[in-house]
Amino acid sequence: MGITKTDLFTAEQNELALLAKAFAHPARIAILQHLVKTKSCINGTLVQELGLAQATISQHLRELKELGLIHGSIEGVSVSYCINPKRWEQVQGLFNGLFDQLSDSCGSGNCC
Amino acid sequence: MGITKTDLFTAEQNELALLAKAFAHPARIAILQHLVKTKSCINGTLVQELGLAQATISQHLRELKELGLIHGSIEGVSVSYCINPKRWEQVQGLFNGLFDQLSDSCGSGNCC
DNA sequence: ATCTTTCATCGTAATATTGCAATATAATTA
DNA sequence: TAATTATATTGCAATATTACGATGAAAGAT
Repeated sequence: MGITKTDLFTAEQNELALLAKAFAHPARIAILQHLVKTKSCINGTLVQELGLAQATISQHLRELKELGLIHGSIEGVSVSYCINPKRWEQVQGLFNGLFDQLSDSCGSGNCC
Repeated sequence: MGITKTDLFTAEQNELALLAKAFAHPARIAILQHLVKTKSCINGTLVQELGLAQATISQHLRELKELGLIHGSIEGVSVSYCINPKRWEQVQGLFNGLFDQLSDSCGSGNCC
């Protein structure tokens, strides 16, 4: 991408952007939704659910893991992935903060 | 990026991903926040506020415009940008839908 | 009409992301 | 131990994103 100039922005702006990247690919959204739908933890049956190659899924899982959104535990030969509720709350809070800012402003009739 | 296989995913998943991209850069978050902070509409004094080149800001503004998040109107020599409240509500709704799904599931003790 | 200001667009360099085949690793089973 | 299964990692090729200088277009000022 050409290097993003993170030093120009606040820590919150940079963190929001990083987290938004997690949601910025339909496969990662599908993975998160699938982890939820199958109730608790679920391993990489994702490869069959989504139509992507195993290596690709694994890569997406790693990105979600690095952001702390999910976490995996070894379950025999396979790996069980699940959502990290603590982290999830943080993320929800950050985004809601952004959303609220904007809708407050619009609510008071300042938008054109 | 290597082509994203949008046909593998639902319309909602693809739309969420596209919208998330809008937030996936700190400059675009800063722009949105600045548009809010300066109450109503404001033109490209953004170039001075953020430390990026004029062409770069213009490009970010175009992306936000293409997603319908903001909209600009010519005001003499300059251009007034502002948030699009209608679209904003949609976006907030989509993200809240995703967030709620996940926190519901976590709330019922299904997370590990 | 010409200059100036403000913003958009084009072209391009640098870097990031996506996707997958091939290969490595680790636990399980025969 | 050797074979199997499930995941992770590596190494590309293709494409997208970020950033900016240079240039273009449009409105106002001189």
